[in-house]
Amino acid sequence: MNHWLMKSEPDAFSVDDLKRKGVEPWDGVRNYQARNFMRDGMRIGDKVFFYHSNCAEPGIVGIAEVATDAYPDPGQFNPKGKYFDAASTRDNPRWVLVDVKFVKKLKRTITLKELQAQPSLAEMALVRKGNRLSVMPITAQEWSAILALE
DNA sequence: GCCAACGTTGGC
DNA sequence: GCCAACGTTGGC
Repeated sequence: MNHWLMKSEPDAFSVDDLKRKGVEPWDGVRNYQARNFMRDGMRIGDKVFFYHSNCAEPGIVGIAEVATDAYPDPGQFNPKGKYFDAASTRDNPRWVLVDVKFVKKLKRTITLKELQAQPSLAEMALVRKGNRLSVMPITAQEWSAILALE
């Protein structure tokens, strides 16, 4: 099983939103690297850290799991939507997503600051300066080290 | 709100 | 194929 971290801006979609909905399509990813992780790396049942970005206290706030295989993101076909991509066709869709299922909220936010302070987590893309990847793999060791901080 | 870092686009 | 310009991300 693989482990992942997915970022969301809580103003747009928070861990509480996921808790309320139960399952949600992770739409709007428009970055090839992130797409490739969802398409090629994710399997149903993989565990996901839910991360709040671009907010007062950025950090990991919950756990989710991958609920579907990757499938085409419908937003790319909607000319009126903000995720429309004129270069993508139904025969050959450019963007995919997976559904993500709520597992639990952490007891507290494990902040970015704490993660940056852990020597064992220094290799994570998340803590590297300027990183903008919104979907990234986490090693099993990193997963355990992060959970131990809770 | 600022701005550094990054990915993408498009002219050449 | 290079690279400048541009738009976006995301911490602060």
